[in-house]
Amino acid sequence: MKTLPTTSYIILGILSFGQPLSGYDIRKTAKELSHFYPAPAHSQIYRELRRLDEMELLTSEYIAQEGKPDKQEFEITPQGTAVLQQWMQQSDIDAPVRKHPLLLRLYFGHVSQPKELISMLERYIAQCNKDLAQLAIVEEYTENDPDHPYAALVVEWNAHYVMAERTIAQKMLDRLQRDQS
Amino acid sequence: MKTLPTTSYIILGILSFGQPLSGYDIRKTAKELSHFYPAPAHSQIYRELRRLDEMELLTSEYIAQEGKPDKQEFEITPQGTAVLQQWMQQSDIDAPVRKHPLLLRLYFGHVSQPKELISMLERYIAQCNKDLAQLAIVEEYTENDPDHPYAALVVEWNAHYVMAERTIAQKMLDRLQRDQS
DNA sequence: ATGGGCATGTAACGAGTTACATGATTTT
DNA sequence: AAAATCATGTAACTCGTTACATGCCCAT
Repeated sequence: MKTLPTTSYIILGILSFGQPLSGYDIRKTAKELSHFYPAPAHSQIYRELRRLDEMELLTSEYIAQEGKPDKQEFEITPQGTAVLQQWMQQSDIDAPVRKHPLLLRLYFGHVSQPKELISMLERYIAQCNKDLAQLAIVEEYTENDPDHPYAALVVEWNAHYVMAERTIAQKMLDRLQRDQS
Repeated sequence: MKTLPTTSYIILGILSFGQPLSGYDIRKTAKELSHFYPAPAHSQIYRELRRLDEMELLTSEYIAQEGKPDKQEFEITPQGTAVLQQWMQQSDIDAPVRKHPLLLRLYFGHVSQPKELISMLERYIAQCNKDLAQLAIVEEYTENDPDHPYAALVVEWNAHYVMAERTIAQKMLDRLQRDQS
């Protein structure tokens, strides 16, 4: 039995909370996780849903709605839960991967000017601050949410990450500014 | 003029240090950057090199070697440098993206047991410590390297990132252990 | 002598993205 | 009146990975 793509486990994981959800809903939830795992395009979600349906890891129900477009709701099956649990228990979890376009540019800083690099860092710090403000709002919602017991934990982890990024970016910014003058 | 894939800019960036390099060498250097940008497979590197050669963003020279397999060395052209600089100056730099399989599993923690999650975190912390030890070694090499003026900076950034990960992982570990008892 | 590193490349596959497509409702 | 949201799906494309393939040198 070959392993499924991560997108499948994300779908199963999202359905494991018990709520029947449409592909659209799943995509929305996946977007909330994008701070630590990028949300796949909706086309990809629909494709994986079909596959999981064929594998009987989930059930689908067609729902005709008035006033809104029809939708299809998915629920995880016991087999689906088993597959998800197996993935959870996997002993060799892949190391986190980062794609950090700013750091890449910083590494090639010699083809630019310090002034440009400073401006990059400033913009990055501003974005970190925006993200932190947003995370503070989310943090309130996730705390004491009995349906998502580990949500608050990952939100806090994220906030810690973004704060660390801001701190080190500021440090590098200070250094570049010092060197320039 | 449509934008190139990031792999191309990585190649151009690596060649921008001035050393003529083979595809093999480029791949090795790219691996050093994998802490903040995953290194593409060598097959991908060779494919991009062909494209960049056709676009005349680099020159290739065939070198017959004795005692070793023949190789092809690449050098960046002025046009290549121009394209790289344009990419460096791009005002809207994409936000960093993370794929964090551990955090994903933590979020779906309810389908597992606290004991399992604790074990995951312990392994992650151990890996962070290994990475930090490795980074300490690299840090020595990169400091005062006149050929790579910004290398030390990104290594330090990385070390800061891994330390932040270790700290927050430890915090979460403590919390789970407290809740369990 | 066996495994790892050097060096290059092709082939097949899979995952993921963007763009194309439709159409109703709700919000601004 | 226009834009955003709900809702689903296909098609074309690209990037990237893994596996296949070759062959020599060097260290253990």
